[in-house]
Amino acid sequence: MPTAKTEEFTKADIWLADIAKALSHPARIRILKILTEMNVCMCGDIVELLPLSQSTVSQHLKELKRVGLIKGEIEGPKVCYCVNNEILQKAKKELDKLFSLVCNC
Amino acid sequence: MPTAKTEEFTKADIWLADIAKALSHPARIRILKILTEMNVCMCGDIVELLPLSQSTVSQHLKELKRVGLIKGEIEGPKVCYCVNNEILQKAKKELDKLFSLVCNC
DNA sequence: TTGATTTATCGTATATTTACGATGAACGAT
DNA sequence: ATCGTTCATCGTAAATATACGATAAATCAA
Repeated sequence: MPTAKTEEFTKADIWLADIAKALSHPARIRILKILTEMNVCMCGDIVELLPLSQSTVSQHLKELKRVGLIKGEIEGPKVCYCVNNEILQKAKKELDKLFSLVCNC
Repeated sequence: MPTAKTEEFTKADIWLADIAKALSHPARIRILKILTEMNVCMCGDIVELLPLSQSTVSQHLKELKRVGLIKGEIEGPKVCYCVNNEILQKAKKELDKLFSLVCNC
């Protein structure tokens, strides 16, 4: 992000924008759904379900992990991924707050 | 987007990802809130409230308009912007659907 | 008509994102 | 000890995103 005049956005807006960024690719939305459907959740399983290479899927997992929406637990040579309910709930709450402000719903 | 293996994401996931992309910058979240707070909504008014130049704000408005989250109505030399409740409601509905799937809320 | 106001767009620079194949690290099994 | 499996990371290429100043277009006012 090249040179903003100042840094006067709120922490809350920055956080929510970051969550939105993590959700801004269909592969990552799909991954969240896959991790919910399947109880076991290896990276390789996800690769088979998506039209993307292993390295690309790994990058998407990294992005979801970056904002905390998923967790990864090492199990031998595998990594077991799962959604992080704590952050998902916080994200839902903040999105609800935004939409209740901004939208006549 | 350089060369996806195939194109097998659902329309719904692609749409929601696109909405999330529009929300993925704190300036654009701020703009939605500003447009809600103020009834009249010139671009210039928003520029005064954000740490960004006029041209940059105009770009952010364009991105929000691209996905339909806001509308712009020409009024003489000005443009009156406002949120688009129809799309906001659809976005809220789709996000709720995602979170009810993915999250124990 | 001229000038002021408002906004979009152009040109440009830099950073980030997305994608891939190749490689390396970690582990379990033989 | 070696081999296969699994995954992250590296290197790389191309597309997008973000920001700015400058400029053009449209309108209203004088």
